[in-house]
Amino acid sequence: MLERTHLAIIHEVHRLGTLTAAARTLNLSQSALSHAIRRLEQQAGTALLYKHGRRLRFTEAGHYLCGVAERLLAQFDHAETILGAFAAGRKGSLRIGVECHPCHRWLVRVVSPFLARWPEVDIDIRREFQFSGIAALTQHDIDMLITPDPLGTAGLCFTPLFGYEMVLVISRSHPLATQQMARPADLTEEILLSYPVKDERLDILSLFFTPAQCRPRGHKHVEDTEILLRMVAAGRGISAIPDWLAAEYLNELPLSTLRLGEHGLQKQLYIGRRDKDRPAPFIDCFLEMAKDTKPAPLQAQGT
Amino acid sequence: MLERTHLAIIHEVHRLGTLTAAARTLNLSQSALSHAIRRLEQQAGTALLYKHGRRLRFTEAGHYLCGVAERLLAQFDHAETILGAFAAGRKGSLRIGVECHPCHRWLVRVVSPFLARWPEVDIDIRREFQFSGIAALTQHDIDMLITPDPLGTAGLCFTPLFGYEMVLVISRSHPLATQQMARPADLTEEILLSYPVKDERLDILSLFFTPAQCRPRGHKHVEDTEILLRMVAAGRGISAIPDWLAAEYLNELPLSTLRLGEHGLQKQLYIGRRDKDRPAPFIDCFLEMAKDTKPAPLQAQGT
DNA sequence: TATAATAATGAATTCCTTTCATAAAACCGC
DNA sequence: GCGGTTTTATGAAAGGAATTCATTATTATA
Repeated sequence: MLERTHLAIIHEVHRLGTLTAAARTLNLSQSALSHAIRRLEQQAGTALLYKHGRRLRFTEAGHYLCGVAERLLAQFDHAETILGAFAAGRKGSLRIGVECHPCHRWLVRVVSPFLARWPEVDIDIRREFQFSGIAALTQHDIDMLITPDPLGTAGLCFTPLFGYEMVLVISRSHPLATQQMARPADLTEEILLSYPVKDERLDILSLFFTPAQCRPRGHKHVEDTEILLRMVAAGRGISAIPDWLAAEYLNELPLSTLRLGEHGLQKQLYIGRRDKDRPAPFIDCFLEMAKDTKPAPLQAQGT
Repeated sequence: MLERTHLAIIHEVHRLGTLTAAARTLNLSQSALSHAIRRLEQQAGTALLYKHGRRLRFTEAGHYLCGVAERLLAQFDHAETILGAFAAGRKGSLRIGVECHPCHRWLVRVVSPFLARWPEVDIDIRREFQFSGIAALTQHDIDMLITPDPLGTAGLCFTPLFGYEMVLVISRSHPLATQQMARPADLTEEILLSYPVKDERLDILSLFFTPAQCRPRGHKHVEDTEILLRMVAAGRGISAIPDWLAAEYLNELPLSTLRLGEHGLQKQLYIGRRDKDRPAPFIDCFLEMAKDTKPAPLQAQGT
């Protein structure tokens, strides 16, 4: 069977002209090369080299193999280089799951400098999961999960990123706009606008309305933050978003923000990863960069 | 060091999903694969597989290697197939040297059916040699030599192909045209036209004029047979060519042929090759086909 | 929960590669 | 032409790496 060593031998013999010289560069004895070539020739059933004077020349088959060697050895070398990059943790890919819908903009502020610093690392951001973000993380579908709900699961560890408050956004012309705070009962006639996620993952439902045993009059899904807030500004509904996201739009749109309940709806964003993994260095780096990137101040930008 | 076996293991594990199955198809024990992968991982410094349930999954580096394996293994397989073709003697190349200038046309009649029969054999015909045809053959610059002058050299063997006679061609309006035979002394006022080869390789000089210690009045080189003979027909000179080549042009051009000297200038064409080589079967076949292809009858064709 | 399937591990063994020592061949300079 | 040098070839011995065996550990399945 043709092996890499055979190719290396053929190649060096071709390059240097003699077995002896090739043996030197390969850190083998001349005898070893001679035997190796002999074996290969017997297996292949054809001569590869023949003596010409006291040197060696390539038969046609040998010349052919020489070409093969040149191509394949280069590919082996390249593969080992890449493998080295994997080992050194320079190369890899980071699949980040995001369970916090409005976090996208914050995330791009982390990702951009990260990509510049780790040019061989590919980043993939996923928002939809087959089952749950936690499961995706456990099953190696993603390598990191950004979530406000760090379900304690064996084999995962969560690092807090920053705290924030979910605030109610309403039109500035809304009767409640002058208030500091809203109670669930105040909002039973409103239409709730939210990102398209399951009800149980909407904090305003699970932590605000449901404990008070009431619901808004209606509930509509809107994918895009800008559109959602424009609808709110137009008095078509109310919504709950992180305070730092709201801050970004307050100058742009006629919106008011209110605290949800007495103490507000305090949340914390976490970044989770598998703790069994020997983490690639770029994963740790991403974590650090994420921790250092606070959500505010966000300049108003067109979305 | 990354070896072909590693690639084969990675590939089969990927294809079949389990070590056990891969071990079966590779005729190795499960343990062997496990150890091999472990070793490779240690050398590479990065994990390639990790347990997922009771099966194995590929890490990123593993996935990368998997792709490498697919590409490289295919190239190895292909190389071995080609090597097999070399071994079976189906593939190769035949570099044929020709020292007999006018033989070209005869040669193509041998080559054409040969190429059809040995589709994987490439033929290269060489007419110019650094030193001599014999030397080129000895030094493996060519694999066969077609020559009328089989210099006995160690390591070479010559097989006779066919005999022929070098005849003098002159214009049909030449005063000698009615003669059967010409002597050197008759031609001392003529211009000799010949192919552009060294004087010592021109039989009409070395075997006709020189022994009689005389020379033609002039000597000009002409590359192309047709042009050479048209010049002869136009009375611009005389030439000596094989009888079978002259026969081809007698109907076309106003030419006469005369015997050179009493008994004519008898020649024999030989095909030479190295006898140390284990001859590829197609070389023997070429020899047979060459022996079976007689020079006459040649139909007149435009050259 | 017992059972089957699979991977991991350590020690022993086997087999292949390499080396050593030497022969054989060929070139070089005198 | 003849030693001296350079190079390849070869056979036996040594060395080492890959493989197997026997067993454990883990996980899925019935």
